[in-house]
Amino acid sequence: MANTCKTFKKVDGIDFAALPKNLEFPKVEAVLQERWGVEGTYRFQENDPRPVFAVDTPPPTVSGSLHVGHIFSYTQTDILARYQRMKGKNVFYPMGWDDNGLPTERRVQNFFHIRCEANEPYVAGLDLPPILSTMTEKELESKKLPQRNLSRKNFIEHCHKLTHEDEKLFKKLWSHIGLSVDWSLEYATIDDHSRKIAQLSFLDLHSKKELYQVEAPTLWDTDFQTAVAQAELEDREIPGAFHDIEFQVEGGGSFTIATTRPELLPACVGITTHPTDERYKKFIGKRAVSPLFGISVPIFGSELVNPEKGTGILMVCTFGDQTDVQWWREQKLPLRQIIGRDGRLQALNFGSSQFPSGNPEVAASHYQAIAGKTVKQAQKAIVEILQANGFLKNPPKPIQHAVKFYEKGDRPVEILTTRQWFVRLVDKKEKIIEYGSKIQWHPEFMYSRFKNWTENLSIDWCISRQRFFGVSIPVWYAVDQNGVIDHTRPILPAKESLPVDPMSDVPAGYTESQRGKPGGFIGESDVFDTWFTSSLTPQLGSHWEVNPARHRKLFPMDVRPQSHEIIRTWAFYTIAKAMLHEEKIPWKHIVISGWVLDPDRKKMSKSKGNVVTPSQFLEEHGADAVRYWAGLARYGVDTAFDPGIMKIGRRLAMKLFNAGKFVLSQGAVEGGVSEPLDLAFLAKLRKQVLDANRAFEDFEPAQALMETERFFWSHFTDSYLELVKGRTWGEKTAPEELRAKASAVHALRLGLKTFLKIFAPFLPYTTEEVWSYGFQNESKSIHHASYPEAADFDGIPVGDPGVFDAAMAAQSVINQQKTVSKVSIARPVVKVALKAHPKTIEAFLPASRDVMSASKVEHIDWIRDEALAANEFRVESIEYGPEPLKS
RNA sequence: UGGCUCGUAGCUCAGUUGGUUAGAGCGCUACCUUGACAUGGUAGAGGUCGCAGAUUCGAGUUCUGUCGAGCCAACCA
Repeated sequence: MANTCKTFKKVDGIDFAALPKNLEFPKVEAVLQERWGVEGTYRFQENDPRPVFAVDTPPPTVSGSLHVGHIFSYTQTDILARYQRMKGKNVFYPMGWDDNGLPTERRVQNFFHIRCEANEPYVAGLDLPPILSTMTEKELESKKLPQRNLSRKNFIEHCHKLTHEDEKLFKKLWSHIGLSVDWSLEYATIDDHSRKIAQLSFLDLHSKKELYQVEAPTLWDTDFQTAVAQAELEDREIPGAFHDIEFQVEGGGSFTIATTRPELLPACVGITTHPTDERYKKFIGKRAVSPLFGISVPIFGSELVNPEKGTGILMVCTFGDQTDVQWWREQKLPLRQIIGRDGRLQALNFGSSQFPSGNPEVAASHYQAIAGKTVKQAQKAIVEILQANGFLKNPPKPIQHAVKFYEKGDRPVEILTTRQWFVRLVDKKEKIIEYGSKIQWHPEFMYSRFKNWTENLSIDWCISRQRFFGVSIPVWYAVDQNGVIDHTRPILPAKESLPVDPMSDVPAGYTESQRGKPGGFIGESDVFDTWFTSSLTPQLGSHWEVNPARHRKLFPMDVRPQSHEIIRTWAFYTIAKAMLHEEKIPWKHIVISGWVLDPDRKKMSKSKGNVVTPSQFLEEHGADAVRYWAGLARYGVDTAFDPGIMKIGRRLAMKLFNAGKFVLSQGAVEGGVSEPLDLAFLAKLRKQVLDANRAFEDFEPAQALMETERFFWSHFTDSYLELVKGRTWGEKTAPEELRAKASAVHALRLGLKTFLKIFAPFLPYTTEEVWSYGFQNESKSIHHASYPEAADFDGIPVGDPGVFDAAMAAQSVINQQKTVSKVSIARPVVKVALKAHPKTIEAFLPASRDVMSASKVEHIDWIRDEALAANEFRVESIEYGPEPLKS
C-alpha cells in the first residue's frame, strides 16, 4: 500500500511515498541474501593486512534435525562477528559440517534401512531410495523387512549422499537467519582436507610418543559395537534390583553377597570385603565357590568396600564396573570375559583353565540357559535358576540406580577387553588446566566446569572406534609368516601421502596382493573418534602443517563459541590438542551459550517431543525478530523459548524502518547542528555509543542491545523525534527557521545512522534496508560501515544533556495532564501554568520552543518552587483550546 | 557427597565498583485513530529483591548460614 502522507517525497532518487507502509520481511530477506552473496559482503580476505578476527565456528552435527537451539547460539556468534567486521577486522568466519560419526551412521541406517556388513561385496553405482519415502515408519516396522546389507564402501557412499542433502537444509537455514559466514570457507569433517589434518595430527602425536595402542578393558557400547571414551558417558537413572546370593567358603562357612548384576556370576573372579568388617574378615585369605558354576575364587580385603552398602561383601567380575577393573589389576585376578561385543553372553568352556569349574557339566548345563542371551534376558534367566536351586536368599530388592550409558546409546556400556588406540592425557591434567586458564572464558565461571572435569579425568582418551563412516586411523600392521598380526610396530604413511585409507591404500614397500597374506600386511579398519577430528577445527581452518603463513595468521583463533555440555569433550580436546601439537592455546576467548528451554523451563530434546522447529518462527516473525530474541540472552544463561520476545524484536525492526523513513525523507540539508536540544540529544547519544562499545568489548552484546533499544524508544522515537517535528514540518523560508530545521535534520540523520549501526549486528536485514535509503554513499553495505565511536561526534559542540532531560520531563507532564483530562494529545493548550525548580526552568528554556510546538502549548506561566526536585514539573492550571479539526 | 549457577512485579528479564523513592518490556486497566509507525501513542495499577543473621552511616548488591531450582562430577557391589 502506497503511503499518501504529505511528509513523504522523493529524496536522492528514493521515492519515500512509494515505500511500503511497513517492512516486508520475506521479500527483503530474500533480496538481501542474494545481494550479500553477489557482492561478497562477508568474504574473508586472505591477503589483507588488516587484523584478523577468526571464529572457530562449531561444525553442527548434520543429523537432519534443526531446532531453535541452533539458531539461538549461532546467531549469538554472528552478532560478535558482525561487530568485529564493523570494527574494521578482517573476519574469518567459516562453516563446517560434522557429518561423520555415530549419529550420522544411525540416521543413514534408518533412512535407507541398511546396515554395513564388512564382507559384503561392493556394488558399483548403487543408489538406494530412502525407504521412508515409500512407506511410513509404522508400515516399515509391521513388515519386519530385514535391513539390506551393504559393503563398507556402499554404506559410506550413502552416508555422503544423505549428509549432503542435510547440509543443504542447514545452509538454507543459516542463510535465512542471516549468518555472515563466508561460504567459500565451507568444509566437512569427512572431506579430504579434514582427513588429512586429522591424520597429520595422529602422526604428530605418534612421533611425540603421546599415542599408544593396548589391549585392555575398554568402555564398550554393545549397540554400536564400538569403544567409547569417558567423556561420552552419561549417567541415567534406571530401575534395578539387589540380588542376595549365597556363596560357600572353602573349608566351611558361607556369606551372602548383594549384586545388581547376577548374570555376571559366571564371570566372578574374586570376593572382597572391608578388611575391618567383623562379619567377614575371618574369610579374608580363604577361597569361596561360586554357586551354579562352582568356580573357586579368592577372598581379599579392600578399603574401597563400603560396609554399609548391600551386605558389605561383594563379588568382583570381569567387568561389572571400573572398580572391578582396579581390583583385577591390583589383585592380578584372572580374566573371565563372558559378555561379547554384541552384548550377548558368549559361549564358554567350563573346565578349561579359564573357567575352572569344580563340576564342569553342571556348570555348563546352568550356563546353557543364559548363553546367547542379552544381558537383560540373561539376568532374568539366571535369577530363576538361582531361585530354583536355593541360592537366592531373598526376593530381589528393587532399587533405582545410576548406570553409565554411552550418551547416544540405548543400553548401558559394558567394559570389554579390546585392542584400542589411546592419547596420553591423564599424566598431563595439570598442564591442560593451566592452558585452559590462559583462555578467557565467557562467562568466567565456565572455566571451573572445565577445570572440574579435567581434574576428575581418570582414563586416557580412547580415539579408535569400530565404525565405518569416519576418518581412518592411518596405520597398517605387518602380518608375519605364520599369519599373525604384529600390532607392536604399526606401519605409518608418509605425510605427503595423506589422506590415506588403509583399507584400500597400500603401505610403502608392499603391493595390494599382499593384503591379509602371511608375510604381507593388513590395514587398520578402525576410524577415529569424531572428536579427534573436531578437536582440530582451528587447525582445519588455519591449514596447520599445510599452509604455515595462513596458520600463523589465523592461529590461535579469537573466539570459540560453544555450549556448555560439550566443555568436557569439544573444548577440552581442542585445548589438549593445541597444547600437544604446538604448546599453544587454540583461541583467546571461549564463549559459552546457554540452552534453549521450553516454556516450562525443561531442556528441549527430541525424546521429550518439545522441540520447536525454527522455520515457522522465521516465517512468522522475520529473521531479525528471531535474532533479537537470541541477541538478548546473556552468555551461559539458559533461556526459555518465548515467541513473545520475538514479537518485541519485530516491533523494534518496524519502528526502525518507520523512523528511518521519516528521517531520511527529510533529505540532507546544508548547515550544521546548532540548536541546544539537538546538541543535548547528541551528547546523550554519544554516551550511548561509548556504552555499546564497552558492552561488546566485554563480550556482553546483550547489554548493548538492551540499553540501545531502551534509549532508542525513550529518547529518540518517543521524545526527540516528536520534539523536533515542528522544526521540520512545512516549507521554511526565514533564515532562522532554515537554520533550526537544518540543525534538527542533521541531528536526526546522525542519530538514525548511529542507531542503525549499533543495531546492525542484531538486525542485519532491517538496518541494511534502511541504510540503503540514505547512507549508501558512506558504505555500500552497513555491514562494512564503521562501528559508531566517540570520534563520530567530533566537531559538534558538546551539548548540555540537562536540556534534554528537562524537555522530556516537561513534555511528559503535559501529556500526562492531557491523559488525565481525557483529551487528545493533539489538543491545543492556550495556557499552562508550570511549577518547577528555578534550575529546572533554566535548563528547560533553550528547548521551550520545541516542547511548546510538540505539545501544542501556546503559552507557559512559570511558578518557581525551590522545594521541587530536578526535572520535576507540576501542572498548576491548564486551559485547552478547541479540539483540532479532523480531516 | 563435592563443585558451579540461579532465586527481583502475574510472565520474561535488567540492576556496573554498596549510595536518594528498586527499573524495562510483555500482560492487565483507562484514555487518544496526531501528518514515520494502530505491528501505533499517552498514562495507570502491580515488588517487605527466597529466608535468617553479620559487616556498614547505608545492603537487591559483600560475608555466613539456610531453603528451593538447575547443571557438572563422585558413588552406583
